Amino acid sequence: MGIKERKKRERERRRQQIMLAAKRVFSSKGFNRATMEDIAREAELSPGTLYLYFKNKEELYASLSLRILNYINMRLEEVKDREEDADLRLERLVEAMHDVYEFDPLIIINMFHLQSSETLKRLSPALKAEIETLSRQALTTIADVFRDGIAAGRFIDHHPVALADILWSLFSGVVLWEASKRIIDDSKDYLKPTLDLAFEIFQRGIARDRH
Amino acid sequence: MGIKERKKRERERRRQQIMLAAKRVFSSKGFNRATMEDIAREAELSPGTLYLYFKNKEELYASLSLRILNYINMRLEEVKDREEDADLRLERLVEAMHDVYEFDPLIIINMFHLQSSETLKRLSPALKAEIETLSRQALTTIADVFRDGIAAGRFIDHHPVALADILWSLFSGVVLWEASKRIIDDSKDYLKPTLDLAFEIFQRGIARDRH
Amino acid sequence: MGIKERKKRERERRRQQIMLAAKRVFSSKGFNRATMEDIAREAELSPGTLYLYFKNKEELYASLSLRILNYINMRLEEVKDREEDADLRLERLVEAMHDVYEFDPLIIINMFHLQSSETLKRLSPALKAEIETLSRQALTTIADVFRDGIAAGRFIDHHPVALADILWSLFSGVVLWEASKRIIDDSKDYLKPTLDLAFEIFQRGIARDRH
Amino acid sequence: MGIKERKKRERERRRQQIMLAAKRVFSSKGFNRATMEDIAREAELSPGTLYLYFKNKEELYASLSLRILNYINMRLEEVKDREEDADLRLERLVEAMHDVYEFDPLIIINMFHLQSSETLKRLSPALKAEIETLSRQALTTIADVFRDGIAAGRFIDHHPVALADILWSLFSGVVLWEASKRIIDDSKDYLKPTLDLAFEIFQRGIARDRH
DNA sequence: CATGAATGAGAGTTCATTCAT
DNA sequence: GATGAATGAACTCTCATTCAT
Repeated sequence: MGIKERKKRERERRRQQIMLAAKRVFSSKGFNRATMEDIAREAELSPGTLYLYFKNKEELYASLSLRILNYINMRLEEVKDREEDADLRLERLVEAMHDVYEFDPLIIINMFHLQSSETLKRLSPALKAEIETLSRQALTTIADVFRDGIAAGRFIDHHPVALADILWSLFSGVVLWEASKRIIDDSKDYLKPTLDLAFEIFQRGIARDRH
Repeated sequence: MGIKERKKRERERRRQQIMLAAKRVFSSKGFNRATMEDIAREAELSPGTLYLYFKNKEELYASLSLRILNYINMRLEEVKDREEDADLRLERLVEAMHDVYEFDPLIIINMFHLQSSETLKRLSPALKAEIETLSRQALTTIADVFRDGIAAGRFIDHHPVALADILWSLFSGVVLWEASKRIIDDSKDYLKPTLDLAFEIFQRGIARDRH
Repeated sequence: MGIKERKKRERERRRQQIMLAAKRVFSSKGFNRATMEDIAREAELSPGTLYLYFKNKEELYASLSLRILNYINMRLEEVKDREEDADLRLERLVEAMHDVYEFDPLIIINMFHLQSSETLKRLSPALKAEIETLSRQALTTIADVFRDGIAAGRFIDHHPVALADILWSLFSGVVLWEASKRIIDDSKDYLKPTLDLAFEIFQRGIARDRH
Repeated sequence: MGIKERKKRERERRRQQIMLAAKRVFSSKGFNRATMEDIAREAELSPGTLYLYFKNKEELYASLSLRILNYINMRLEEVKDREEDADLRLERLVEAMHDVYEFDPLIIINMFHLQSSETLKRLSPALKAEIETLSRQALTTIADVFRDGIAAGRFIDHHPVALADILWSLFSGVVLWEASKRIIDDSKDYLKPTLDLAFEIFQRGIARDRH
């Protein structure tokens, strides 16, 4: 039993080790240019070993997104459950998204790359469905916050799902655009201030005038 | 001379024919899955011919972005030159971006894909520089509009380049996210209303309170 | 037009060149041990070229059998159509099978290997169906000869399809067994006399006693 | 001693357990598609354990044939020793082959597959020699029966080794061909009646006319 | 100019075998 | 003896690019 436990822990650790290597390699080379051998080398394992833990390259790639999507959902739901006031809730939502980015910038960038790429189309149906479900869940939670805020007369009266889409788009847009700028000039990383400002503008943009 | 002219025109027409085919194929398959043979077939030419007009696959891909970036710059500068009032200018700017999308949605999506992809890194330095220059130019024009608006006390006082980055990010984020949603459910195309609303929120978000 | 003709001829010649190389390599190494690179080297082509003419390794392998099966069917039907007398027909049938073997022993051995191997299971459905159809056709033709002979009172009265199966089994059995013996001792090739004797015994064995 | 005995018995039992699993897996997937892990799983052992009992995959595969070849030899020699009359001897010989097939159809098919396959070539020299010796022994015993029968004027006067080869070929040919037909249509198993008829025809075919 | 057959480097993946536990 | 995680060589197939015609 103790042995079984230890084995399980070791297996999990090895999975993490591979995912860590994969994250690095995918981040620096992108999905297509990254080879399984690159990842194996980075993880100090042999190529064959990767396949003991992940069915194929796509699953390995997508598993990175799955983990962060789960984390996102956890954070978003926490916000929804803990906070009552609409404005504060939006504030916390935005903070949560910020935290999520800080938690692991490379993975977030990976996730948005996956989301905006041809690769998404080609994932196995099961994997695609899982990603879709988690994404939808995140968007739904965000939309719920907007719905309540609109009902409370705090946000402008627009379809909450559309507002959620826009917040999500703004998030991914800023992340990808800043990452893209760093391809050209690696020294400048304005992501955090830009993201802050973007969220601030968004909040002002949907706020009801209060007189 | 007349012959030379005609030759040149014909050469240009052939280029356009190839780019049209490339746009279609890249849009439906993405950069990596699209093969030069696919594009040749779509253009009703042989693979070898493509190389008489474009140095390689990447150049062909990037040329699509170059063209639309030129168009964007033309439209943005037009706005900057023709309009004087800050709010109206922003209004026109946003309309221009909207038009640009309508002008050729597939190419715009292509461009943002390129911008947010691994492929960008691997472009030849010359090509990368050209794209960078055009992008910077567009962003600069947008930033100029914000600078004037801030000076005129119409927009909140933040770094105009940051505001430009955010508007651009919002644009690309909405376009990519809606395109991504269509991968999962092809029937729903909410891009236009979502983009409208996004821009509206942005405008409200940077507007100075007027009392 | 002349050009089109020539191209077609050249294409066909190239196909033959590849099949010739494939036959040699498959014969000496068997399906699994033979690599596409081996075949390409033998054909003095690059690996990629093989795929311009054959969809994959299996199709290349099976194409060898398809050609010989077509030839077999041609020969068998010729016998059925030209000859009237039952005994002479059987005589001619057996001669035809002999000729078929002589026509290209390596391919015949290949075909029986395919037929008796795990590989058959894994062919694409279309290819499997084609091989099945041609095999069935051959067996049916043979069975027809037996049916007539039985009706004419010349052969023992047993199910003609069973007799056809047995003749075919005898043919393949002798071919494979002699080939197998040559793996152990390459110098001895008794195939022809053994096949002659086997067919003779078969003929005696199904002949009706005439008194 | 008692302990040593028990250990030996247990070792032998384990070997049998592995061979049983191997037989099943090789039969359903063929040599190449069957993996050592498949066999280990079927035997409810770990892959590493298989290597404690068999040097490698080939030896495991060949060991199946060795066992059945030993059984065949035992049965054939029994017939040769017990029976005196030539016709009855042939009758018993044929019955013995039939029994051998019934004893374990899967292994017989395996053995003929090995015999007619590329794999045979690649066995270790020692293993190949062992198989060769046992095969030769079987064929020699059969040939002896024919030799006596010819001397007694009961069978047609042909080289007894050739007759033995033909009987063996007929046996393997029918077994493989019927197995092959079952790949295409699993429901039809005509092996036994076909084998009976084939042997009957063979017996008639080599019988001397009696007047 | 246009063609398209040919190239060949390179990728993902499998699996027989080993060896530390 | 038994395990099973890890290895890494080897395979098939793809496709951007070239070049003789």
